[in-house]
Amino acid sequence: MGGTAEAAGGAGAPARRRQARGQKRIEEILRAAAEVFGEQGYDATTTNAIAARAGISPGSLYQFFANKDDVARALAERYAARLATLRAELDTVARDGRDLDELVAAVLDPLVAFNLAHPGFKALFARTDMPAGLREAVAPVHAAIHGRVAELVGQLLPGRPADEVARVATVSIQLVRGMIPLITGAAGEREREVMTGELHVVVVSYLRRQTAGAGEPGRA
Amino acid sequence: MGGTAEAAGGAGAPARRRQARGQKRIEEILRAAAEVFGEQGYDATTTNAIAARAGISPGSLYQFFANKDDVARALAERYAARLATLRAELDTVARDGRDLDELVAAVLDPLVAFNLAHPGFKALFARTDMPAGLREAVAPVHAAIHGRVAELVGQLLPGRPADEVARVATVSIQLVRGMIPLITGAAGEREREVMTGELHVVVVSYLRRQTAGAGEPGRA
DNA sequence: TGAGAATACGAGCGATTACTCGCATTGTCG
DNA sequence: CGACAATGCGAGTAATCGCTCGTATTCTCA
Repeated sequence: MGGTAEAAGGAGAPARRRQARGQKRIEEILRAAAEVFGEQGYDATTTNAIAARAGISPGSLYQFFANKDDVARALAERYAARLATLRAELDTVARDGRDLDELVAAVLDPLVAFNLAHPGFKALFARTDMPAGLREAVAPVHAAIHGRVAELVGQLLPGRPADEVARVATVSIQLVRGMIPLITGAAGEREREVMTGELHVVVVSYLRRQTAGAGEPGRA
Repeated sequence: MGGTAEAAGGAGAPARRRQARGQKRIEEILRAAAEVFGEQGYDATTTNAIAARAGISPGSLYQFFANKDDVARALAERYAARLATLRAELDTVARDGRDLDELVAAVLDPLVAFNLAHPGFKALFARTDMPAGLREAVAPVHAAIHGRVAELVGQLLPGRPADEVARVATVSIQLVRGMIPLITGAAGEREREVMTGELHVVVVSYLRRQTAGAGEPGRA
C-alpha cells in the first residue's frame, strides 16, 4: 500500500525498516497530495507544493516516494483499498432481487459520497487524457474497478457473452466519470443533488435498455 | 477569428496588416497545433513543438500568437466556425417531425465524424480538468455549443422551464464528452462503430426518459 | 550508551519551457 | 528604386520543476 519508495526494481530492494514516524509521514504526504491534486489537477501539482502542504521539505518527500508518479500510484492504491471495502456491501445488494433503481442507487450513492469526501480521486481517475506516467500508475486500479463493475453487470445481464458485459461495464464507468465533475463542481447542495439524480437517470436508462434485451447493440 | 496576436488589450491595438504569407502561416500553425494537441494533449505540447511541426522557428510563431493559450483560443474558434456550418442542417432536421432516433443520429453522426477528422478537438474540449488558461480560452466556444444544444433540446422538450432545458443540454453534452474518448480511442473500425452505437443508445435513452415527462427530475 | 539506520532539511543542480530580441529577408506601395 | 512594414530566424533568457546531496538530527537496539 504505502509507497514503493527507492527503486521499484523488484530484485534486491532491501526494503528499509520504516519507523512509526515514517509511516505517519507517508500518511501526511498522501493526504497533502490528495488535497493539492484535487485543487490544482495532477499536471499543475508540483512535488514541492505537496511537500509544503504536508509541512515537510522536498527532500523528505523523496525519502518515501521515488517520484511524482509514485505518489500518484500510492494514492491510487489507497483509494482502491477504501473502495474495496464497499464491495462486500455491493455484492449483498446485488444478490437480493431488487429492482434496477435500488441497485444503481446502491452503487452510485456511495460512489458519489466517496468522490465528495476525496477530492483528489477524480484528479487521478476522472481524466480522459492522462500523461503516460499517471496512466501507468493508475492502470492496475482502473483494471480492478472495471473488474468489479463487470461482475455486477454480469449479474444484471445473465447469459450475455463476456465481451458484451465488459463493454456495458466500460460504458457505465465512462458515464460516471463524465458526470462526476458536474456533481463535484456543483454550485450548491441543491444542484449537486439534482445532478446526482441526473446521473442516476442516465445510468438506469442505459442499463434498462440493455436488460430489455436489445438483440443488436447500438441503434435500430 | 484567426489569432488575437500582440496584446489582447482591446483598446489601441493597431491590428497590423497581414500579408497573404502571414495568413498562410497562421493556417499552418493552427494545423500543426491541432496535430500536436491531438497527439500529446494540451499540457504536454510545447510551443516549440508546434513551431517545429509547422516548419517554422519559435520566434515566427510569436509573430502571430501572443502565447500558447492564444493558439488554443484561435484553434477553438476555428473549430467553432466549422461546427457552426452544421447548425443549419441540424435545425432543418429538428423541425421535421422525425423520431428521436433519427434526430439524435442527425446530431451525433456528424459530431463523431468531426471528432475523428479533427483529433485536436477533444484535447481542447473533452477534458474534465483544464488548466485555467485553457479553460478561459475555450469558454466562449463552450458557451456557444451549449447554446445550440439547448436550442435543440428546447424544441424536443417544449414547454419546459429554461433551467430544466439547460440542465438536459449540459448533461447531454457531458455524455458525449465522456464517450468521445472511447470512440476516438477505439482499437478498430468495428469497435468504433460499436462504441458510437453505445453513445447513441445512451443519449437516446436519457432523452427518451426526459420526453416521457418524468414530473420530478432524478430518481423516484 | 554508542553505533548504525532512519528521518529531516533546504539550497541548488540539470533539464525543460514559454517566450524574447537583435537582425536578416521579403513583400508592399508611392 | 526606396522606405517602411511584415515576415522569418534561432540562439538565448528567465523562470520553473523534478529531484539530489551533503549534512544534521532522531530513533532503535544490542
